[in-house]
Amino acid sequence: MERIRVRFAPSPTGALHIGGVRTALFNYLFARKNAGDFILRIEDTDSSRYVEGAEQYIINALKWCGLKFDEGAGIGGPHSPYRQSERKHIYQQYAEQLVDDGFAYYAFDTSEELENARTAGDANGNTFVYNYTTRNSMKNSLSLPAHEVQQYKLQTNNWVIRFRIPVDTTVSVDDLVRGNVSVNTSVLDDKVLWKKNDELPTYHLANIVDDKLMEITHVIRGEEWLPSLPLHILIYNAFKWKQPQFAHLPLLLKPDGKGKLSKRDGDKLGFPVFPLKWTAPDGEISRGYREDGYFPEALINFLALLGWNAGTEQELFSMDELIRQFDLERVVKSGAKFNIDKAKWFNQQYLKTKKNEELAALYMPVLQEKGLNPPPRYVAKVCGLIKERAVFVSDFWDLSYYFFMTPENYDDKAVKKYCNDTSSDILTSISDILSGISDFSAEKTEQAIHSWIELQGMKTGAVMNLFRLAIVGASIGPSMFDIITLIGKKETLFRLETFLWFIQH
RNA sequence: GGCCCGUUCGUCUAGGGGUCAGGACGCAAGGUUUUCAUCCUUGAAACAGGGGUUCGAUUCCCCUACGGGCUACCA
Repeated sequence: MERIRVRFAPSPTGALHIGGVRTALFNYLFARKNAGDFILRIEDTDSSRYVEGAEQYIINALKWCGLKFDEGAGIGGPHSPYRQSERKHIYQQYAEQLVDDGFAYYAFDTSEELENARTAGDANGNTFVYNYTTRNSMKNSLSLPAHEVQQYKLQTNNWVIRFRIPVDTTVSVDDLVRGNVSVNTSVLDDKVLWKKNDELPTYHLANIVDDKLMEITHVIRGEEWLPSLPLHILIYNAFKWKQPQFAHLPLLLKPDGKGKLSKRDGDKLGFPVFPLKWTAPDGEISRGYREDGYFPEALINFLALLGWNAGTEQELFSMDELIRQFDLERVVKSGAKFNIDKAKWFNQQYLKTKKNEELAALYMPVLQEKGLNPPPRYVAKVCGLIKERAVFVSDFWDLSYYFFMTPENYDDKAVKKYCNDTSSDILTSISDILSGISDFSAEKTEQAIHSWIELQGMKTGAVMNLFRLAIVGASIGPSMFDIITLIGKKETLFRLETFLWFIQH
């Protein structure tokens, strides 16, 4: 059986956006599922849109997401090079071959002439299309005598090769997610395949030639490519090449459903559209999922479920589970509006399952920035107590500051709610009891305080909330006894004393 | 405008001729907890409309509406 090979083929025109990540993910899952190859090809045939740093960004982003490619830009492989600008020498012969075989032709129209034809078309109320209806009135090797064609080719440098779309034939393809798609060729236009002025192909030619040369078996890409699918089929046929299988993925839409998510959305929408922070050449900075505190596993899990589902009620998938269960047949046809709340929920789920030590390592820099340098083991214990209350590591400080410093102020509402004339006496008693305990463990302290509360016939809630207020400064956090054990006896007594002074003044 | 693709709770989706139309996020209400969060329970919430076909359509077909994509010597 033929080896499955897929590619992710972005253009280095800026940061890779989140929809691109999803496309890469589906390619990756499909490749792994079928024990095939996943290739990264850089489609940089438009030098005017080239953006410095974009390729490296794409590679870094895929790496962060855990989408390891087997061949491609940066790592090479048997079909090197994987950057189309470095493959420019191979495309012209294919374009010329198409001309020789009658499937394409030379066109000499200047951009002004094309512009004029379009405006003239607009004036008449119809859109200009370069195809069988107009090509004879344009300047090309179909309309011009041979000697003029030669002359143009020799004397000008801005001619192109256009594909000659046949008239009134139906092209139909079986798309792996959409089923049969068919189009009548009369509505297609004679797309430019190759440009003399920069000796480079356009997307359509480069894409097909490279997919053929790189032995790609499945083309999995965004739905925005569906309209050019008939053209691509026609090109494959013209070359007499076996076409790969196609799968067009539904688009990721903006949350309001008005249009697809695009790079230009930056973070105007209130959430990142890029996996990693991106600094554009003009200095504009866009935030990234990584910098916002998302775990790559959470992002991947979230993205995988946008346009695909396992058909079960499972929501949480590791990469291995995704690989095992992925199936193009279960890809949804309709576009998915982006909902960041769900992404947050996934992050929370993954955060909860992280090891305390791992979280501590992530939290440590935050603490150090505040001038704190607690022992890692202590931080790990704190993380263990607060992690299920957080969505991001960046939530940690607000949830755990009191493990690292004596509260500087006390929550007004909590003070009003829990403080009264008996508070001083209660806290003094607690202080006395605790100071008498030498083994300051959660068990021992809890036992001592609870039996005292019981003895006094008081309400546990009232006492504990007051105690919490004194130690934490607010009505938040894990078990009081876990807290005081961690901060220690001395600090606990100090905080009680401090709070006592506060309520007495 | 033309062509293509799509349309199940607010969102992501399951389902598919006869279902109480299921799950998840979010939201609301209870419960657990010394607080917050977690967790548990419950609730509100959907088949775009109209025609067919059929004993029966949310499911199949057609039309309309709406949404999206494409319509470059961009990808």
